[in-house]
Amino acid sequence: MTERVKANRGPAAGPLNRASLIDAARTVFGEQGVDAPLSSVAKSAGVGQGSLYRHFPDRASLVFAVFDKNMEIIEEFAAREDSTLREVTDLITHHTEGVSRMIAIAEGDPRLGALESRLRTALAPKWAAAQQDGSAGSSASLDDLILAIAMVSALVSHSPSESRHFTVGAAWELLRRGLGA
Amino acid sequence: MTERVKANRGPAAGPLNRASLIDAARTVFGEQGVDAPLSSVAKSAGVGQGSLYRHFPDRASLVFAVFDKNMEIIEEFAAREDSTLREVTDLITHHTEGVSRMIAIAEGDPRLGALESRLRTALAPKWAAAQQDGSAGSSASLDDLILAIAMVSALVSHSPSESRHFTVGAAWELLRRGLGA
Amino acid sequence: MTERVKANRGPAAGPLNRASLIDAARTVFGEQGVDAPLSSVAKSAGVGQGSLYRHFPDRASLVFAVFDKNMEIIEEFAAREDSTLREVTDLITHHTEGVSRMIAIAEGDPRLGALESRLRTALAPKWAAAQQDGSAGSSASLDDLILAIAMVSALVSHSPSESRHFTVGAAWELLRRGLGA
Amino acid sequence: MTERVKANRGPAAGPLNRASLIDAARTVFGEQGVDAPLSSVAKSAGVGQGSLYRHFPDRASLVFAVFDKNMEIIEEFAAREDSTLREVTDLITHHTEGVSRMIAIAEGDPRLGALESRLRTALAPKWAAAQQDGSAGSSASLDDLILAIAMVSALVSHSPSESRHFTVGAAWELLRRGLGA
DNA sequence: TATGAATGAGCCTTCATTCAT
DNA sequence: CATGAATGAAGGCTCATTCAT
Repeated sequence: MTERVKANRGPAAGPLNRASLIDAARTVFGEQGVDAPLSSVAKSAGVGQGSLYRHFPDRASLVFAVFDKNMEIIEEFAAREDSTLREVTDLITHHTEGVSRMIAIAEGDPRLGALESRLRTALAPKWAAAQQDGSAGSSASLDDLILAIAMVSALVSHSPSESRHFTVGAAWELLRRGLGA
Repeated sequence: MTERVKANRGPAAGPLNRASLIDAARTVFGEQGVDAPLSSVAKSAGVGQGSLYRHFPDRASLVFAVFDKNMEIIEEFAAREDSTLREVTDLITHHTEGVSRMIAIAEGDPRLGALESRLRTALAPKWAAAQQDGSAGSSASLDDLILAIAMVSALVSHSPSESRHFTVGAAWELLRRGLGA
Repeated sequence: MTERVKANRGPAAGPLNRASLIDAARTVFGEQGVDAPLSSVAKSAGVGQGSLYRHFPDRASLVFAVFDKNMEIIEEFAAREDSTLREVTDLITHHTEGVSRMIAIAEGDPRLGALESRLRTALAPKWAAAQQDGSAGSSASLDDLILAIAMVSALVSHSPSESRHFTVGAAWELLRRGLGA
Repeated sequence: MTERVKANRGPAAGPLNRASLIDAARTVFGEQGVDAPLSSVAKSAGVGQGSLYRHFPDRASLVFAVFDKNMEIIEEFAAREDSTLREVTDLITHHTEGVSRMIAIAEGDPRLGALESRLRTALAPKWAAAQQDGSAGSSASLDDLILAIAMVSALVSHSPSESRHFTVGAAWELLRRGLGA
């Protein structure tokens, strides 16, 4: 009677599954968009459908988990003494593909606000420094920076992949002129 | 024989149906996004599924029809002597909800390029005038303006409807600083 | 007010349309099978859908019309003094693609019997002659010949087109041994 | 909570469902032809649409499953010492309704060739024996037998059900004369 | 009477979600 | 607690058929 169904690995597998799911979601959502079938995520994570639902009762939860993880990376980098504002925003751009689409999915979800707060907190010191050294203009605010990030992110999520890099570059150049004025 | 479910209004209804479909699509796509079920569009237009497919063999065709109509309005307004660049871009903002999402759907479709050309042509004179009178800076180009429009459009398509108006205002203010520098 | 809808050619066009439809049906059914959309037939005939329905109230009627025409060709050829039984059956084979599939569609239709009668009548003299000269065996009957034709026709209607020619050849060879014994 | 519409019988139902589907397909395809709506099959099997698609991703897979099962029956019977060639071919005739139509659907599918191989293998010993005892003629080959089977199968798939039995009998008689000559 | 657009039923297919094991 | 099959609602699309002009 050797169980032949992938061996229920027991409770211990819980956290591990959770992590696999988030990783898989990052990949799958990145490739197919945030609307990708959840079954793809489960399969790619090597996890049963049911487990996916246990950990993430709805699509938004899963997406938020992905962004949580991204946010950690951002916070960590922003916390470093030697990182510049520009480097941080660049990093953000690379980690927010699909954010804006998700915003539509999670419209009104309080977790969205929480995420924004964390972003704001992470950016605040860098922004202050930038205003000090003059690379950011006095007429612009941290809100403007957040807005700029949102715009680039939205733009990215709909740009054809080939032109994406170029488009994003041009967009930031334009926005930085606005922020720096 | 009064059991008719819906009375075939005959071929004469053709052009009317087409118009209804475009109108319905504008509304439905505006409310639910460009991925909304086509059946909703048909129902909302009071038209059979088959008719929808006759007029617009695929989703992209329908979306393009909507944008064609929007573009006409834009072109017409931009052609007026007394309209300012700012007014034109404001109008565009109100008529491009969902453009960016559509770009994803119609990626690589030649009609997309045609649409951009029309936009560029419509804006060119106003842009030139703006550079003349100094409201647009010499370091920015028409391409930058188009890019700005794309960003706002992308932003709009994902903003929660309540905050949309405010967000867009802030976005344009920031972008105009960039364009005017 | 010059009518711009293909100019209703009036009653005179009736018979002409009928003929076009039969021709188109022959082509379309030959290419796409007897289940091809009727709209294809109408379009290919350059005739409105309504006219198709006026002339042929259902698919079977149209199919029968095609076979009527085929039968005429067969009858004519079989009536010639110098045509051999073998030549006639070969001709039949070339004109019955799809017959058997149609039989399923028109199952129980009396016109089916009528068609068989005509075939029988057309073949009778040739068959008698074949029995005379010994190329047909005395243990076989005209019914057997008809049956053989039906089998080949059924076989043809399902053979992949490349191998069809070869398969049919082998089939007739086998059947002729049975008929000639 | 007794409002359950159908009670999810759980994964254990899997193999059972598969079997039900094949059985249902046998019946439904037999009655309505291999083009019958797959939804009928699902309903008749008492199984959800989704399960049907899980087990058989396309129509051909389902049809092949049916023929696989039929083939097993044929192989088993042909393997018996005491079964005669004639009995085997009769059995085949009863188990190949619709084969030929399927050939059209699965044209070019490698599984088709595999099926023919199995048939050939199953028949070979009986055919050899028939040639030994003289009931099969030396001018005919196993290929001819296979061809004969194909013809009868094609014929069957289009014969009105009432006359089918008689027609098939006559067909085999004719073909056996050809094979035995 | 011919035309061809309109209609809608119906099939195919995909996925979110549930639940027996 | 994990698994993965089962379920069925929902959307896409295609025709057969009708009917105003």
